Amino acid sequence: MDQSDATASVRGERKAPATIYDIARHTGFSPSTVSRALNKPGRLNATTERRIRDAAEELGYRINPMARALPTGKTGTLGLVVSDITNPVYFDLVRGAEHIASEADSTLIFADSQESARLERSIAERLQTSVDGLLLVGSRLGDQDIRELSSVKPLVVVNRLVDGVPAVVPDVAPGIEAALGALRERGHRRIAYLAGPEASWMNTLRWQTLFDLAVSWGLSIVEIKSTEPTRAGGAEAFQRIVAADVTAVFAYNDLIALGLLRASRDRGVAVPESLSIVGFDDIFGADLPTPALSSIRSPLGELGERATRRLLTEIDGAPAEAGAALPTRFIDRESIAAVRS
Amino acid sequence: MDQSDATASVRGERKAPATIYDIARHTGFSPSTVSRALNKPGRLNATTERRIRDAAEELGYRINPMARALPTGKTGTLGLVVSDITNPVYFDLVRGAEHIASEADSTLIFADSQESARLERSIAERLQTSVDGLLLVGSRLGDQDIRELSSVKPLVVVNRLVDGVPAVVPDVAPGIEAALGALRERGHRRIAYLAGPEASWMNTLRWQTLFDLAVSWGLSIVEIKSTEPTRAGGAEAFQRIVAADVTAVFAYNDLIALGLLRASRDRGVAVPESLSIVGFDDIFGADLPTPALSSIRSPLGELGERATRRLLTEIDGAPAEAGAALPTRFIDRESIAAVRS
DNA sequence: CCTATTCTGTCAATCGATTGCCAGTTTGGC
DNA sequence: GCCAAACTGGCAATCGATTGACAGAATAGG
Repeated sequence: MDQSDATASVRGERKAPATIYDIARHTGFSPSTVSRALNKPGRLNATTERRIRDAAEELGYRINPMARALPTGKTGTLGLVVSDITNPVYFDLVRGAEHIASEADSTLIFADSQESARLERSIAERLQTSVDGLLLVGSRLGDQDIRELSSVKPLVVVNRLVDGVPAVVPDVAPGIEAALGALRERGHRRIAYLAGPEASWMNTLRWQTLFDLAVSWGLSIVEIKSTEPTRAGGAEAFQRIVAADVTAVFAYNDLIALGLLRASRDRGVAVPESLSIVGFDDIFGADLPTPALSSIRSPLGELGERATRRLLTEIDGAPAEAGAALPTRFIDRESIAAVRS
Repeated sequence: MDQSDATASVRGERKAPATIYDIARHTGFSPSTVSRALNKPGRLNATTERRIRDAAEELGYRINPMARALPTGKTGTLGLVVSDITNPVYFDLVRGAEHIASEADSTLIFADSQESARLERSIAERLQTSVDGLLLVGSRLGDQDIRELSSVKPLVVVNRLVDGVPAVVPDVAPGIEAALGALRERGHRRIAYLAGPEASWMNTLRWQTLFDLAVSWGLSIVEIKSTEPTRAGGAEAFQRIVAADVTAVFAYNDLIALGLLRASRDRGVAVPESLSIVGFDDIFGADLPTPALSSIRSPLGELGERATRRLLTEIDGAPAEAGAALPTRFIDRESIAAVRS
């Protein structure tokens, strides 16, 4: 129900917020002095500063970020563009980014490109006019597009590498190695990779890493396409998985893995007895189904923190300091098992 | 790994974005004419307008929202404050809000109060200086706080009712009635409500509605406290639920329900055979466990759309038009069953 | 052909803050 | 005591856009 109390609606009589001019008038100092009292501690006589600060407090003064942005060129705002806000993967990443941003007194603006490169580009462009820098997570854009955006304002890409653009990516090898090792120990020899979007850099990184490792271990491996990186996409791929005659499958992400898991159960293929499944990201809910999904987890929170910190230094024009690697980890739950003899 | 290509870093040589002054110089018209050409179609000679628009295009002109905000007082931005960004409930709501906002050419700023009223208030205040209006979802603030915020700038609350403040809430009755009806049919007579945060208005609405209905149907019902509205909180409440000797429980939200479901399974209490569980919100993942969780779903997407539209009209100072009710719906999956004789 | 409109484009003030430069006042060193 | 250095605070320009008022030009009506 849509409720609104017509009687008491406060609309109309909102009083304009206090400005430094109000404080100036109120204290008898000039606006520039007020500005200094508020932003350059120590620049003025201590008593003056005190008086002005008190007046500001009293008048409920809040700085107008827009007005400040004009002369300084700094908006105190960071933009975060993700491909799909509906994907639980981004939880921790967002949290991490938020955390660092608020530490630095910046606000985070959030946008969703709905898995569309065209939309992503236009959103990023619009956002760029109002932020100090941009975080692009799992971008579907071409390298050239990203480089162009990066030439306009500071930008950091996450889960992606682009020549000449600052980036933060996890090290996928440890997690993949652990998972593939667990599978090999349990007798698996024929493995499939259920792929994600072709435009996803992370998809090809995962596939490539898995492929190289499997080959070097003498395992056979195939890539199987999926229609979309969602539960529906995973379910849809079920038939192609069984047709491929493999005993284990890595899915590009947990959403796909979850869809496949469910489809398998529904069609009478036992997981993990007849088919082992490993996802990526260890999203919220991965541990919910029976069997609980085994997954390769990225340190998303740290990724978000790291990327944001990187963006902040980029904005300050400071040199980037390399950080330690951010390794992925294999969370082994119940969706893998030994091959039946 | 933290990657950055030192060689190609574009930093430093970013060229300043084009302004209306650049366009003015480039076309020989005055800045005010440029402004009019871009914002008041028809106000100028068609040829002039064309020439200016072309030049703008050519120079890659993007309006500076900060600069515009100063004289107009409109930032073209809406703020959305949720209590916990990590709660999947907000997905659809955010999507809905985003959808309407982008239709209206506004950007959505997103903030998270981490379930803390203090933080929520300070975040809201900070945000208010840079947005045209605020959306408060599931606010933990007191009525008075909300009214004060509302007196500064347009504000709409979602999932909450506050005297004198525009609000959008779903109608919880239909879903609760359907769920309780299903339970009654299956022989349940002793029901528990596993409560959410006391500061949550929606919590008391759900409890109250459930309570009244149960009483009027002659069912016995108890409220059981939980420590926090998360899976951990639900698990933690398990013992108190069994001690209460009920055959069915409604949980304040799906997170709690999921936690309880898991705890029950782990401690050997069969769901739904020995205990029926109903959640609220039907979040992502509710259908994942075995048994899949039955849940009462709010039309969150529409809620978000409605609230955003309402905020937009509030900003324009237009009168609010009442909309149709937004009924909840009972999604019956596998977590309820008949009482064992 | 003359006046009354309607068009077009420019001027200049304004939004709220920041900041380089300057001048008057203190303070300090010797 | 005298001069230099350090403090304090104000002036005025600036950031990029918007907009009311106005003037000259074009058009219309009779």
